[in-house]
Amino acid sequence: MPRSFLVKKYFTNKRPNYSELESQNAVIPECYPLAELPMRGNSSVLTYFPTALLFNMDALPAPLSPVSPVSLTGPLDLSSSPSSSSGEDEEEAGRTSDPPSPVPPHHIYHCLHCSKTYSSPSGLSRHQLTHCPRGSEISSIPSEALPRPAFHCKNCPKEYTSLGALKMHIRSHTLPCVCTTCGKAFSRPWLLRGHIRTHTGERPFSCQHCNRAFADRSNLRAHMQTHSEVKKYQCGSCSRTFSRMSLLHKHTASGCCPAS
DNA sequence: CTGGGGAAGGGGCCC
DNA sequence: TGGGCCCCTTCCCCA
Repeated sequence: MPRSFLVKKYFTNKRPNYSELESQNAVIPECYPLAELPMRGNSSVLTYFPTALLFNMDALPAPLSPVSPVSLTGPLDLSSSPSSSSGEDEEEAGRTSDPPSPVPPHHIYHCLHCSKTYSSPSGLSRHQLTHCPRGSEISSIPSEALPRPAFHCKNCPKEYTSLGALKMHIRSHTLPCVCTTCGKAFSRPWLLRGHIRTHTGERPFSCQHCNRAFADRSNLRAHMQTHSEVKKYQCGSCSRTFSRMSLLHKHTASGCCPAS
């Protein structure tokens, strides 16, 4: 059974509800390619080959980078101080997922939905994708806070303020990147490349401590935590620590800390 | 039940 | 503006 998001079960609201898409009459705009969506019942993902951009594994450019062990952030200092909850490890690499504090002076594009700011209009535009409301939610948003969407997706109620944002969204419907080996489709080329590694067995990311190799950099990063004596994620109630947030979530969900 | 690996999706930044 | 890439997160499965 392929681990397709088409068959994946979601139990939280944080994951996209693709069933909404399937429940609707798919109407693909003529102005965009790949007007065919996998339909429940008459076509499986495995046999789905839309008129999409087909990636031939043999024709693909060489993998992302030379297949050599990759050092993520330089030598891992396993004896370093606990990173508590702020993720200093990543910050050492000069990049974090969120700006630490006040808005940098060059961030002049403000999101009307939240307090985030961006240094470029494209950054703001892409960020606003995250605020894209469902049709039923639009009415609950103050009109002055709406970004005056002008581009509507014909597959779902989503609306976007730029053509680029809409195009990016449409890829999640059309899934133009198709694996020629198994037929699985993806919205972005790099997702397909990662998937292809599951076929080729390529594992470009190696652990410097145990030489174990991984196909995905994030998985290597998670693995690195297993070498660390101090786990990164701590339960607020019992102070027990875990190497991954998902393990902490499982811990709390199991009822160990009912108060939390 | 817990820990860990594999796989995948989305947000955001850079060019 | 769009593509590529990085990072984070989540889910599933297995030992």
